[in-house]
Amino acid sequence: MDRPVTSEAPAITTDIVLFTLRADALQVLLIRRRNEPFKGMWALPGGFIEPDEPLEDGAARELEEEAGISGVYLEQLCTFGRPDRDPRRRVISVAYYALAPADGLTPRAASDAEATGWFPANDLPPLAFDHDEMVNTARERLAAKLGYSTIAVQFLPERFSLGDLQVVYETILNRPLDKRNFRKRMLAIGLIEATRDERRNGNHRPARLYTARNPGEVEIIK
Amino acid sequence: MDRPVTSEAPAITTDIVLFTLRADALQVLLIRRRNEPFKGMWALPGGFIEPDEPLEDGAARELEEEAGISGVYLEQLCTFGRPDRDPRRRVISVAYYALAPADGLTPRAASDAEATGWFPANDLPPLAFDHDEMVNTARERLAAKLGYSTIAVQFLPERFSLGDLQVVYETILNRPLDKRNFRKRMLAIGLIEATRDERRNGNHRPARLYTARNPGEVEIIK
DNA sequence: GCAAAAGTGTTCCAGATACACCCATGT
DNA sequence: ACATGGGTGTATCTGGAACACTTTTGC
Repeated sequence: MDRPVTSEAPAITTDIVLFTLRADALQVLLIRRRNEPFKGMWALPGGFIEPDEPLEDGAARELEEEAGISGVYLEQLCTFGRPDRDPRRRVISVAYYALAPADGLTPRAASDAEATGWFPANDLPPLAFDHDEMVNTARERLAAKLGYSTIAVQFLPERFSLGDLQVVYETILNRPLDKRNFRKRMLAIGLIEATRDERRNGNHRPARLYTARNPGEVEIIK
Repeated sequence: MDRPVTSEAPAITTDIVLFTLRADALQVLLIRRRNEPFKGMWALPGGFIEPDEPLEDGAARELEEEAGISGVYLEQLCTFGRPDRDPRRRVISVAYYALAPADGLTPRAASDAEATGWFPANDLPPLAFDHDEMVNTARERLAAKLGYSTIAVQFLPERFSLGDLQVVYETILNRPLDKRNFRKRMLAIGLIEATRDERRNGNHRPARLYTARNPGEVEIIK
């Protein structure tokens, strides 16, 4: 087990599947690759880990460097290591997924990214490497986690209405939910609390605003 | 051991948390390290990945090389990459967990392992590296997965009684279950089927034997 | 006949589901 | 006044939990 030949050692990258909700659809952040391999193709943001950097820090750094996005919820997804997944050499990638609120985060291209863009998860362009697999795995994890954790609020700004929250669930689960049952359950769980504020939107009754009891935390429920 | 930190690329290892049920307790396979670092200490089986080897194959190979065990259920757990988790240099480890039926698997020490042994998961010796963290993560995953998958049969031989299966659940969940409810649920799920055979054990009624409908497969239920 | 594990049904409760109308606002 | 999304309660269904006795065997 000791002493691997150094030149044989695989390289390590992180790749990040950053989801958001825009235009009532689940969207994924992609970058257009400035360099080979797969130059000009769309790919997930990501890159090589630095020598003394924790993995999650590396993922956060790549997201910041390539897309100018920081401060989002980030969780390790799975590690992809097929020997031929990178045409250059053996590269093992620790995939993360991240969730961003819909508003306020405007990606800007930089570093290895020639451009950035949000793409509907249901209609992605061809992706570099095995990034389509990563997106699929991340979508499954996200949908599963909606059911047993408080992850949904990570898609919303600090204050939100129950209608907003219901849209998150409906979009990710891709089916309509009953409004009364949804509200009953959400309030019963007790992880969000009403503020004294309302939001006046359009020609209709204002919506009561809620906040997460533990913003930033994703708890397992039931 | 006094290897200077020269190489920039982190090294990749896999480590395996192999569980079994013995003496009505959840047990973990450990090896005693033959080499530095942590020489003489107990650790999980594992080691460096080979240049063209898929990650899961590497985990299976290490299990075979160090403990002589093969053919068990193996699933990726999580990747551990704290920069200081290996005192020699940066090493990132992709942890797997594995489940072995109670009978028939006798580990033999070889390779980097000076000895092997089963240890109760509730009473482990001090472990090398961050292997205690890996064991804890694996235990949580295993307990969670009992609830929503058919993973439990991986602990049993091809044919088993409903009593055997119940012991698996009770041991991992660490609480007694109601026999009638347990049987009702297991049979309702429909992932095991009765054979025409019984097992005569002691001074009591013989137990009907069952088999998994899809042995080797772990399905998500409900 | 007795010890020991296998096998078997019903009642009860809690949480999920189905479902329709009034409320507050802007135009 | 009307259009728009916000907000509310009840009846029903279903799956999980609680619970005790008979069966078959070896000694």
